[in-house]
Amino acid sequence: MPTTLKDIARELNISVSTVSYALHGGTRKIPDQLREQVRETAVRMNYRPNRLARSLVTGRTNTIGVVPPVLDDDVFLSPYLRMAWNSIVNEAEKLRQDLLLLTASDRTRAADSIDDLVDSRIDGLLFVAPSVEAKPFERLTELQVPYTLMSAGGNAPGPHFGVDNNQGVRLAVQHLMALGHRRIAHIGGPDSSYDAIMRKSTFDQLVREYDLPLFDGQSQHGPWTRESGEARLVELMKLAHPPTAIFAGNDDLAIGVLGRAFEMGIRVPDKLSVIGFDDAGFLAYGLPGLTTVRQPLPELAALAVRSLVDFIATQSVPADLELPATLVVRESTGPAYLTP
Amino acid sequence: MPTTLKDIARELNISVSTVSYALHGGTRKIPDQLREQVRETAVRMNYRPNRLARSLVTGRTNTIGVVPPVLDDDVFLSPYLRMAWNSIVNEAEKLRQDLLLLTASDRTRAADSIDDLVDSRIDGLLFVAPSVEAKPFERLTELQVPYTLMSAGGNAPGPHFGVDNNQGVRLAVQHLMALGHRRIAHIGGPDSSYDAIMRKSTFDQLVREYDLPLFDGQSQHGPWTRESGEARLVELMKLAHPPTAIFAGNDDLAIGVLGRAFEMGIRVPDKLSVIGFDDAGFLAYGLPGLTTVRQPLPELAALAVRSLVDFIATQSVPADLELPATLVVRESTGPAYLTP
DNA sequence: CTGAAAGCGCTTACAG
DNA sequence: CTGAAAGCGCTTACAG
Repeated sequence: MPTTLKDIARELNISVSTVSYALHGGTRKIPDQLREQVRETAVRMNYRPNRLARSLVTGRTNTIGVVPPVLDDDVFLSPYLRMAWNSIVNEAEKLRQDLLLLTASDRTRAADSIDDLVDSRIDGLLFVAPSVEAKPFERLTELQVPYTLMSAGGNAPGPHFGVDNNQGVRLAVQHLMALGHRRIAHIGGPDSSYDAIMRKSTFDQLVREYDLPLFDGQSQHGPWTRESGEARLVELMKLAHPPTAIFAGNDDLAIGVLGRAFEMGIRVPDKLSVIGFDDAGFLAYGLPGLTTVRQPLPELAALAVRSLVDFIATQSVPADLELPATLVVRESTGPAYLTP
Repeated sequence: MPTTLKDIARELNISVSTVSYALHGGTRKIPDQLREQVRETAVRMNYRPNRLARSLVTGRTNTIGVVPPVLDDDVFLSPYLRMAWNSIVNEAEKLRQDLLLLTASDRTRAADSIDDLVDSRIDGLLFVAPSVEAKPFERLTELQVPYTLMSAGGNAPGPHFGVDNNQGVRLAVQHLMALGHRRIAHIGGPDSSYDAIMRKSTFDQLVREYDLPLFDGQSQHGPWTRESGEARLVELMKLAHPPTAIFAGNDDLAIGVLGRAFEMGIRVPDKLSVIGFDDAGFLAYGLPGLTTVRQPLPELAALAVRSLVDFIATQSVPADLELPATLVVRESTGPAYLTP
């Protein structure tokens, strides 16, 4: 049986309210000596406040609920989420917020069941890269649950924290063009991802804008995996005129391309240039290091957490924030190889 | 104002208990028609059960508290924790347990303050690779909090789930010896890590057992980082007779060695063999792929979660489990290079 | 069969 | 200044 305030009160022959005030301060003044005595007794009796009971009364839990992209197997292995989650944890710790990962909700109804995420155990929700199909965010506003969104689309209302995909993709394409590339392919992420959609559509737009050559399978959606990068590379290399450069929608895709290119004996960057997106701290040794577009994930994640905590505290909706991407040139891109 | 059972009861002119039974089953039979009516009303009124209140009564939260290695910055970036955490999340989801990451506790007192982890919001605790200095686990037993330990030492009482370090290190050293290596160095993890201590002491023991040559700085503790692997390699290469093979305490250290070796122009495995530990899914493209000792982290993490849930349900302490390691041979190890 | 009530462990306005 | 009491939203033994 855990010790309760009542136990301490009985032990000292004082009231529960006095014990409560003595332990937690508050509006009532307690004589120093009594307060000390209460505290000592609490320690001696192994008293641990019941946060359930406290939260039930105060309505505050100091806990943030986190909703990962799609809770299917192995999301937490992705470099993106690893980076984002690490930063979420660090920031939550600074702000003394615990983190509740809501796994036990009914995933069968997935996106529709935002209701299941509304939980009295949390003060607010952080959505990390929610699927673009996840619509009913209005419901959260209706239920008065503060929330912020990371890497989410304009179709989801609410405070957004994301990278400037448009500008980032421009960086990638212009880098390749500066190296003389014109025959450029894009291996994109899934069309359920806002970032993937934005990156592909910006790429497609730039192809038109710069009047780059068009070819079969030049720009496609697919899973965010190395396997997808590998498979797409194989297909692209079957073309009569394969691309001289590939812009991958994230680093995992790019690493897949690099790995398979190595196996196929396609030298990078001599015969093929590869650029990724994220720079989410993948491990790479040996050459070539991956040229990529860095998205400031740690900053974005920290901001999403901090803004959520502000939102909860002030009840006023924080402002959106879109941070610029930066180009990180390593060894996987080089001058275009021109077929003789 | 969220809807409560009382609101529904008032709406339908029935009692709160009837509403509760109608929504959640339980011991009382409710006529089908009434039950339907209650459910419809609940949906219409946006009823969401308050889990705080429910848990306060039932004493169950269906939530597991997770305590990561040391909550300083960036633990979640480590390959080990990424792998373990991913598996913890997957298993928790299967068992319909939510996960509470306790960050807001008082970290200043760190290991001593296990008390702060005892939280009415969780049914049990999972410690992931706790520091060997974290002693007061007895306290948890005293407070009757079920817990399991992953990658923890024998000094911590409680149900352990870990790899057989002794056997794993033997695998590594024997692999190197079979390739003709005798001058072998070990770059170890921190002496606050049980795994690191075990690996180093087993290595030291094998050096004696096989009568391998001794040399300065042959076997040392250090952080679990790539930087440490790099720095140690540089030192080892300054020796008059540098080792021909390095056994790193984890993959991060090994990757550091590999990366720096590449920069220093030391060809692997021609001039130097490198073997790691964990095989925790680091990304590597290009050659050489890292030969390593695989520890079944996903299985261990899943077991630690499942056993904790059993522990909570049955109140009987689960059995320890030590799983064997396996050798994964890739390209970073080869025949010993003998100075002419 | 169903309602009224106790109680989980707190916080905090309300009495005295 | 401090105690008694209400109330947070549930579950469930207890009455009727």
